[in-house]
Amino acid sequence: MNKDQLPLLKQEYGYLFEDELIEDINNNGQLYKIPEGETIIEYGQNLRRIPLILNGAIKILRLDAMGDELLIYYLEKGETCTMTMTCCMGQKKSEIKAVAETEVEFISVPVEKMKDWTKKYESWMAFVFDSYNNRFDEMMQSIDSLAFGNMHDRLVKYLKDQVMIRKTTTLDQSHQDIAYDLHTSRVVISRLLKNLEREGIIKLGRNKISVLNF
Amino acid sequence: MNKDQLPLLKQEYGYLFEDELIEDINNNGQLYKIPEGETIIEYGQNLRRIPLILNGAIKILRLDAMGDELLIYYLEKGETCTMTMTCCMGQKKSEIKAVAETEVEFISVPVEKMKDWTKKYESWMAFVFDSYNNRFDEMMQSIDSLAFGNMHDRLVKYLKDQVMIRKTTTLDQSHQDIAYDLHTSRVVISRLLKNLEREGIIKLGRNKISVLNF
DNA sequence: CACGCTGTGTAACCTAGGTCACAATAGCCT
DNA sequence: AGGCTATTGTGACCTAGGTTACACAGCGTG
Repeated sequence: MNKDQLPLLKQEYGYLFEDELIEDINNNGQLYKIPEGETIIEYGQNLRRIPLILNGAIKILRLDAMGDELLIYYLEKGETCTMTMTCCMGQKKSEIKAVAETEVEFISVPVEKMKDWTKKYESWMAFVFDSYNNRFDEMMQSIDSLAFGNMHDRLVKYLKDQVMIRKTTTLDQSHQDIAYDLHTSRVVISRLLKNLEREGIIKLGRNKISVLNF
Repeated sequence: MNKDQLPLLKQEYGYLFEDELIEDINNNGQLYKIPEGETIIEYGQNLRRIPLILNGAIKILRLDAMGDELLIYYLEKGETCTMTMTCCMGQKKSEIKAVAETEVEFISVPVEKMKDWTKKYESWMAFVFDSYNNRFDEMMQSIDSLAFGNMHDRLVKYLKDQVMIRKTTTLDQSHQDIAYDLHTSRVVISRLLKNLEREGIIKLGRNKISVLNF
């Protein structure tokens, strides 16, 4: 098992971490391969391990005050979940849910190591702070688009993100799925998608959206 | 100078940090006292110091894509600015602006110390991660209220926050000031405030809002 | 005091987006 | 084929909130 993950680790994290740290991760980490759509972390779960994404994408959701689910951000290769880190450090239960947006591979390492490495490796400390930085940026962008954004722009951004994450221009979500992620009603999404089709930006089919150009 | 700040430090951070760390902060930190309304950090500024708030409150703003200013959160005593931390660690220029919301006192410590302390003191590392956690929570709440919130609720929350931060139920902001913070137009705020007055929740005067009950 | 400035109240209007209702279509399964 | 369900398209309607425009208060200053 550890044999298999080493080359992957080197490939995705080698430019960030020194060999010694890669070794350390390899020896303490466990490889996971999760199929699309499967839930990785549930609300209230106890977390003792931090994930390092190797490939694929994970969707991070949060329950809001009214019990609605809220898409926070996506994680991709070379990234880790800061929510999980703070959770672990604070010994709290998970306030988020994580779902495999596509098939995803990651290595999880125990929290205790996380503290040790922060002290031992500057590159790890930098990685951690960098992760926080990136998450802040993403959340800031969410706030931006919510504060100013009209639905049209948010939808376009959503489609762009999906194309990026799924690495295909043919998406197979239903309008309802999208409405759910963007917290609006299906009717609104159908309306806006139709407009985008008229503008020649996408092509609609049943359970299929082909993104033509951005 | 270092004599003056030590008791304050002990008082606000003694429950978090061991004496040795308090000493360390005292020896390396510099005390600032900023009057209300003054800008503490400007966009694009180079940051080499982290603030530890002793009393008062700081408002953190961010410039968005369209060049609009966006209120992110407030900092109060016992807190520090994570945006500044990530900025410092990443050697980037500031992406935020900080303004004294009330008169505020804080101690600033140089970034280099920050790295040392993270390695040396568990309590400091915990403090840093905790700060990130709290910021995430605040931002999450912002996202929540933007995603679902009607203006009415956001306004009520805003007034609550102001009462909390300014420690008075008589606020002296103009409707325009509030509109600015909530990214809407003055007319809308006037409208909603009038409603709140009719509901008996507040009492309006010129440059004055008395919060009666929540 | 008259002038101007800032803050406030309100009316009239517009638009994006949420809601309801229903028709049309495309897969399915038996 | 016939029936069932999920998905999509659309028309009609409603509401919150944004916009414009204007009246009118206070209040300081020359």
